[in-house]
Amino acid sequence: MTEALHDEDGSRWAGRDAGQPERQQTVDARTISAAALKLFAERGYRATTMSDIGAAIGIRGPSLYRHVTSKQVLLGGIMVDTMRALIADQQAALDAGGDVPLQLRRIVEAHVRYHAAHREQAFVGNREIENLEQPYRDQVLRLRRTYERGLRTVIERGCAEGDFTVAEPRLASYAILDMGMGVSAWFRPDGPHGAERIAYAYADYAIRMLTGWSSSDGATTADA
Amino acid sequence: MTEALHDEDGSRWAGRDAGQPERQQTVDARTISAAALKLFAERGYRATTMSDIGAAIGIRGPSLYRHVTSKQVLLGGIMVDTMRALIADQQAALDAGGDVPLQLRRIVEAHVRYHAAHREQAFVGNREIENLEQPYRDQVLRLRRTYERGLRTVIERGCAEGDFTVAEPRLASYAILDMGMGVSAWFRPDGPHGAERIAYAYADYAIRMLTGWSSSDGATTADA
DNA sequence: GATCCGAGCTGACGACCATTAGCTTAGAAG
DNA sequence: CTTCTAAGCTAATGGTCGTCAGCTCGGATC
Repeated sequence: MTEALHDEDGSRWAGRDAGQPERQQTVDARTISAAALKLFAERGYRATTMSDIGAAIGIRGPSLYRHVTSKQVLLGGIMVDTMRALIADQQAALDAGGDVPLQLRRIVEAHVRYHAAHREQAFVGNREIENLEQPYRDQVLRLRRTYERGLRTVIERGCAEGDFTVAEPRLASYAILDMGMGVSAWFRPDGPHGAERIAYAYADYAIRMLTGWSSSDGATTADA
Repeated sequence: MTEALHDEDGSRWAGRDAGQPERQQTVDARTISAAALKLFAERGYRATTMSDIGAAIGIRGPSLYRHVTSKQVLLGGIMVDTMRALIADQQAALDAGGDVPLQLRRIVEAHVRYHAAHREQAFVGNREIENLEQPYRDQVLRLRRTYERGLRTVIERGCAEGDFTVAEPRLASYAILDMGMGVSAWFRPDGPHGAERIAYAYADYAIRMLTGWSSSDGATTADA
């Protein structure tokens, strides 16, 4: 691990002179969760110590326990909240009505927008599932299945009504969900594409892949 | 961590009676790497101990050091090999010639096929980048950029020659790569879709998203 | 001014882990 | 039979980490 340099900040009580992280205005569960999220996203859950999280908001590791019950609860809260937010956005997209292709566009835009605008939540939510312990893990997996079903159902409806032409709606739904999830891995707020542009472009991609003709040549290139 | 149950196997020298994992025929660097790959894929690098890896092939943790130099080198080897294999497959797809849409199909099929057929390698390769230390990390990131460039170049050529109609080739290349990478997260060899079918379907999706018309209604549903 | 309490802090405690050191054995080599 | 060595093993080393205990300070309350 070459990434050390935690600059522990030797100053104690009587000298709030310098020190990089500088205490937050208020230290509460929400502040801690935000700091934890950032660190989980950039180092991973297991590589992040309670001391790291404390340092990020200007207190020591053990002091965190005045506000949160454990590191695992911190992760669980982040992941459950993330799934709930995704599902709420998806539901809002569905509730907005319109024909099936429009609903699909709204769903995909919501999906991608979330993965860009809340890339840390989404990234942690996807990467740390096996570090989540049991009350949480099943809960998150359940929510995840609900979310997947939302998109798949729209695709299936589109196929039934003749708007879409895919042989395997489930496969197509995975493809669309996964390409959106990927955004959380590379998106940067100061990057060349804004979240809104990406969401729009990806919704286009999704509609295209569901509505195109059967592609060019029918032969697989199987040989490996 | 509820997933314990390592069944340490109390038998020592004089009794090769039972014991779950049963020693492999030969214990060499390749066997160890295979066991490590499996465990890294299902638990993550940091959650896997050298003792776990040893147990998987029927020896103790410290004995591994007769064959490999460190856990980190194990991870580095896996990830570098994975990127090299991906690049080799991609290059083979390009070398097969054909027009741009056919090349694209071959590239995407190779990409998806690898992520299905070698899901553990691909999964670890994507998930453990920040656990990779410095000689390896840069090497893998370099290889990854090379790989990305391969697909992007084909898309750009297709746009220039009028085969494809996407505004942002880079964005489209990310979408295609990410949807393929997602396969390594959910694919199961005994699942309902074979790797070959998935590769073919995904190549279709890719071609559709690059060649479709500009989608239905032009308005973004931006409002959040 | 005395008291109280929330919220820091330091210093354990107990567990785990990668890696090293040094012992031992089985089988090859002579 | 003796010797050597590859490849196991156990035990230790040095480190880290989550969490708990107990101390202390500053400000609010009376």
